[in-house]
Amino acid sequence: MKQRNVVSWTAMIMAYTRAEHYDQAIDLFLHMEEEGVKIDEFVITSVLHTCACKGSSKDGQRIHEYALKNGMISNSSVANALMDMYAKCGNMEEARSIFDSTLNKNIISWNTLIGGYSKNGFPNDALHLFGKIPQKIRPNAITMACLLPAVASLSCLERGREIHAYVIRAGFVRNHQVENALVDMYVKCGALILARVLFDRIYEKNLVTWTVMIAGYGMHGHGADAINLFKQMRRKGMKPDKVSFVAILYACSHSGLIHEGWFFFNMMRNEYHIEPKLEHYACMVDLLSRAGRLEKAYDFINSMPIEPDSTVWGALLCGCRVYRDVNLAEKVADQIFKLEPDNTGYYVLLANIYTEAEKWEEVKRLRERIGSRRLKKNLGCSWIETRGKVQVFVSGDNSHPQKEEIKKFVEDVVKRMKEEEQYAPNARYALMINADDRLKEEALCGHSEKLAIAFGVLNSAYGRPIHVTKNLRICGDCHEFAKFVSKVTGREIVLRDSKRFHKFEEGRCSCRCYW
DNA sequence: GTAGGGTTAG
Repeated sequence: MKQRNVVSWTAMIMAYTRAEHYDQAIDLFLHMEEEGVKIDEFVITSVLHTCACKGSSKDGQRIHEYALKNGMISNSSVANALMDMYAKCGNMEEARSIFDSTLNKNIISWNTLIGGYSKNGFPNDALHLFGKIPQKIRPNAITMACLLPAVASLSCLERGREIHAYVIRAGFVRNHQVENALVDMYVKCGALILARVLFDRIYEKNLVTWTVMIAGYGMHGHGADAINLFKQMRRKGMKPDKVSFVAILYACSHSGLIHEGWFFFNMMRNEYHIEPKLEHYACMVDLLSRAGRLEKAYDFINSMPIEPDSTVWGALLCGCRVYRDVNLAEKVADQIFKLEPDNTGYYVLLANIYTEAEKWEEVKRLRERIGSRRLKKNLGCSWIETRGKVQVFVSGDNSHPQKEEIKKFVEDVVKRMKEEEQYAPNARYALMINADDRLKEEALCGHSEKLAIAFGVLNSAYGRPIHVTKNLRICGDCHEFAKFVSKVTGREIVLRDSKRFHKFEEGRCSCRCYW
C-alpha cells in the first residue's frame, strides 16, 4: 500500500465515528501528530464532529486549543464544527462566543447556532437569532428545520403560522424534514386539527411523519386516533421502530388504554423483535400505575432485565401520588434519590404526596433535606400568546399591568368553587409548612398557570379556546381551578404542561385527572 | 477526506 496521508487518516477517523467508536477515532487523531502527519482543517473538522457525537467537550477543548494555536480557527468550516461541538455538549456560551468572533459566517454558522439554541432549551434565543440573519445570507430548508422545534417548544401558534407562511413563500414545503417539523410544531402548539390537515397533505410520509402524528394524538389524549393511525401505518407497509412504539405506548397510557398498551408492548417484542428500552418500560409502569396496580408495577420494575432509571421509578411515584400510597412512595423515592440526588422535581413530588396525606413532619424533614443539598425549587412559569404577543407569568408574580384584575378574577373563581363545589384549598399543594392556611391559599392563588388562565379569559374573545403552556407539570389545585373555569365561563382551556396536553371543557379534563 | 436538519418521553 502506498504511503498513508492525511486523507486516509481522515477517512479512518470518520469511519470510526460512524461506527460510534469515538475514542478510537480520537486516539487516531492523537497518533497523527506523533507520526508527523500534517494536520489540516479537514481532519480538525472531522475529529470535532467525533467529539460532538461523543458529547464530551473535554476532548473538544484540546482540539479547540490546537486550532487556535495553529491559526485554523479563521477557517469557517473549523469554526462551524467547533460551534457544533460545543452546542452538542450543551455549552452554548462557548458556541456563541465562537459565533461572535467568526468574521465570515455562512448559513451553516447561523443554522448551527439556531439549532443549538433550540435543542438546549433556549427557544427564544433561537427565534431572536433567526431574525438577525443578514439580507445577503439566505436561510434554507435546514434553517427552518432548526427553527421550528423552538416554536414548538414555546407553543406560539401565531409565530408558527408566520414561519409556515415563510416556508411556503420560500419554497421549502417539499422537504421531508421541514414538513415533519411543521406537523410537530402544530401538534405542540395545540393545533391538532391543523397538524392532521397538514399530515394528510404530505404525499410521501416517512416513519417520522407517522410517528409525529401518532405521538401528537397521544399527547392530546386521543388514544383511539393514535391506534387507528398506527394500524393504518402498518397497513401501508411501514415498519415501526422503537420510537414509534414509545409514541403508541404513551398514547395508550395517556388515554388509559391499558390492554391496548400491553398488546403493543407484546407486538413490539414478538413481531418486530425490538428489545424494550428504558422508555418502553417507563410507559408500561405508567400504564400499570394508572390502573392502580402499584404493587404489580413495583414487581414489574424489579423483574426488568435492564437496570431501571429514575424515569421508570418516577412513573410509579406519580402513581403513588394519584392513589395516595405513601408507604410505597417512600420506597420508590429512595431508589430515585439514589439515582438522581440533585433532581428537585422528585423531592417536590414526594413532598406533595406527604402534604396530601397531611404528614407534616415528613414534609419538614424533606424540606431540610432539600435545603442541605442546596437544591432550589424550579420556578413554575406559564405563558400565553394573545394577538401574536407572548405573556409570561411566574409563580407569585405581581408585576403584571393587569395584576389587580387578574387577582380579582382568581379570587372570585376560588370563592365560587368553595360555595358551589365544596372546594377546600386546604393548602394541599402549596409547599409552605410554617405558614397559616390563609398564606398557603394566597400562594396557591399566585400559581403561574392560574394567572395565565385568568389573563386568557380576560383578554380573549368569547368562544376562542385559551392556550396556556407551562414549563413544569400542572399543579393539582390549578387542575381543579381550570376545570371549574371551563365550566362556569363556557370556555375551552388547553394547557400544555411538561408531560402532555390537558383540554378542559365543561368542567372535565381530557387527561381524566391522571397525569 | 470537512462543518448545519426532523421524531417519542422526561
